[in-house]
Amino acid sequence: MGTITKALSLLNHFSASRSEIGLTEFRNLSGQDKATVHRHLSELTANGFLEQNPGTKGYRLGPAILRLAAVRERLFPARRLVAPLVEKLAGELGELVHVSLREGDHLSPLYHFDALIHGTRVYFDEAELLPLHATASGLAMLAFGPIDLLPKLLKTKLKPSTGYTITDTELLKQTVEQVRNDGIAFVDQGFEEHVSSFASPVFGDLPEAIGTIAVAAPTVRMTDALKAKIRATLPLAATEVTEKLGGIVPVDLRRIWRDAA
Amino acid sequence: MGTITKALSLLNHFSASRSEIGLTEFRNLSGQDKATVHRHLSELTANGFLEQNPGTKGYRLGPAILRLAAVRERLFPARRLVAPLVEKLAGELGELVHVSLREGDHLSPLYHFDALIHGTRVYFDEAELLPLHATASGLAMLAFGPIDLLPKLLKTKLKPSTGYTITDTELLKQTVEQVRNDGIAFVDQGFEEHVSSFASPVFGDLPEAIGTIAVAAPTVRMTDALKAKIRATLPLAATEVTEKLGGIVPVDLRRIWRDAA
DNA sequence: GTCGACTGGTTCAAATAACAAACCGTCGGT
DNA sequence: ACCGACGGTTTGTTATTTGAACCAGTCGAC
Repeated sequence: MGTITKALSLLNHFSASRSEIGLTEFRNLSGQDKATVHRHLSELTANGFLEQNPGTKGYRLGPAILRLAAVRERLFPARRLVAPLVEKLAGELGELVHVSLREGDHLSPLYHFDALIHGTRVYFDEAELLPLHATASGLAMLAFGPIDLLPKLLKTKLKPSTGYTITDTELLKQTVEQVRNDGIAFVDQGFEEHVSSFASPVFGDLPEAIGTIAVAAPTVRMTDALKAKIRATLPLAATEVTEKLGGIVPVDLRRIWRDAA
Repeated sequence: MGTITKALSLLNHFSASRSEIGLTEFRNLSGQDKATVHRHLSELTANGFLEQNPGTKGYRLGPAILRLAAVRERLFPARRLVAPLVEKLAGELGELVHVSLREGDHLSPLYHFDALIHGTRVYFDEAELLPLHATASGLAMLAFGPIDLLPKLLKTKLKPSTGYTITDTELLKQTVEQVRNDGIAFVDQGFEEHVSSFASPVFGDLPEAIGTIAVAAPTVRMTDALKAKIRATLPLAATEVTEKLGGIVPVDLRRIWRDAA
C-alpha cells in the first residue's frame, strides 16, 4: 500500500456516526504507526482535506472536499441527474433505493432515497463503502464490471459481514456467473442482517459497469410479490440511469433484460 | 513538500474550465516528474479521487469526493447554513458575494452567489483557490487569522496576479495592519483586473478567523455610494455567518465594527 | 511506407519517507 | 502528587519514493 493510499484511507474512517477522530483513534482504526498517522493527518490538514477542532484536537473533514465536489458536480452532475430516478423508483417500490459507483474494489454511494412509508427501514450510511462480495450491488459490479475485478478480489480473503456473507471462492464465482446470466443480483442478508437487496449494473460509454442501482428492504418485507415487482422494474431503472449518465447498456444485457420482462 | 501534498495538489488543477487533464498536462501544470505524477494519479484513481476516461485517457475528479462531501455536509452543513445569508446580501447589494474558508495558505470558496442584476458581472470560479496577498478575503484572513500566517507568507515570494497586486513585504504588512484597525479589507484589482472587493473575517469558536465573507464588483460600479453601503452591511453579515457556523466574533473586533456603524 | 513529435506508461540507482520505540508536555481523575 | 491516557515529537534503521532515461503506440507530414 502506497503512502497516498494510506493517507486517503484515513478519510474513509469518517462516517455519519463518527464525525471527529483523534490521533489515537486513527491509529487504532488504521493499524498504522502513530508518527506516520500524525504526519499524514498534518499533511491532509495543510491541504484542507481535514481540519482540526482546536478544542478537542480531533480531526474533521475539511473544506477542500466541498470545493472539489462542487467542481465535479458542475462538470459531471451525476448526483443531480440520478436523484429524480432514484426517488421515483423508491416511491414506486416503497423501499430504499441507492445508486453507487465503483471506487477501486468497493462501491461508493452516490445517492440514496427512502420513501419512508414503512415503520421499519433500512439504515444506509452514505459514508460507508460497500464491499463487492457481500452486497447485491457488489455482485452486479463483479458480474458486469472490469473483467479483472473478480480475479483480483478472489486473491484476497473475503471478510464476512454477517453469517450469510459469501466467503467461499467457488461459491462466489458461481454466484457471479448466475448474476451474469440473470442481469440482476439478489443477496439475502449478506451485508446486514435482516436486509435483503437486489441490484443491476449501470454503464458508462464502455461496455463495462461503472456502478449499480439497488433496492434494499427488510427481509420480512421482501415477499415474492415485491421480488417480482423489483425484477420487473430494476432493469428499466438501470437503463434510465445509464442513459442519464451518458452511457450505453451492452446489447447482450439489454437482450437478457428484455427477455426477462 | 511531502508525497501526500504533491498528490493532493494535483487535484487543485481542476477547475470549471479544465475538467479533464492528461498525464503530460499534469506534468506541465505541476512541474513534477512524469513517473511520479503517473504513480500519484494511479493511486488517486485507485482510491476513487480520480477516474480515468477510458477513451481519452484523461483524468477527472472521482466519486470518492462526492461521498466525503456528503458526509461533511451532513455533519457540518456550512454550505447549507451560509447560503441564505450570502444570497440575501448579494440581493441587497446587487453584487457577487462569496464566503470562503482557509485551506492552508489559501482560501477555498465555500459558497457564492450573484444577483445577476447587471449586464456585466464578476467571474468567480468556485474551483479556484484564492491567494492571501492578492484578494480582499486574503487580507482579512491575514489580519484576523492565525498569527503565524503573515510571517510564513512573507517568507515566500509574493506572486502578482495583476499589476495592482501587493508584492512588497513592507506594504503588505502595513496594509494588513490597516485591515486589522478597520475590521474590513478593500482591494482594488489586486486579483483580477477591473474587479474591486471588500472582505470581513468570519470566526469559529476560537478568536481566530476561519474564513471570510466578501463582496466583489466591477471597479466601474464600485462607487462611493456602494462602498459606503458595503462598509455598513458587510460586518453585520460577517457576524451572522460567524454565528451560523457556531462561532463568536472577538470582542475587540465587535467594538471596531460597532464604532464604525 | 518512414520519419518525427507527440502521447501514456514503465524500469532501476539514489534521495526520501515510513517505521518502531522511546520521550515530552498536558489534561482529568483519584 | 500520582497515575494513565491523550496529542505530539524525536531518533536511528529500514523500506519506499523518486526522477532520468527508456518503451510503445498514435497521429500527421512528407
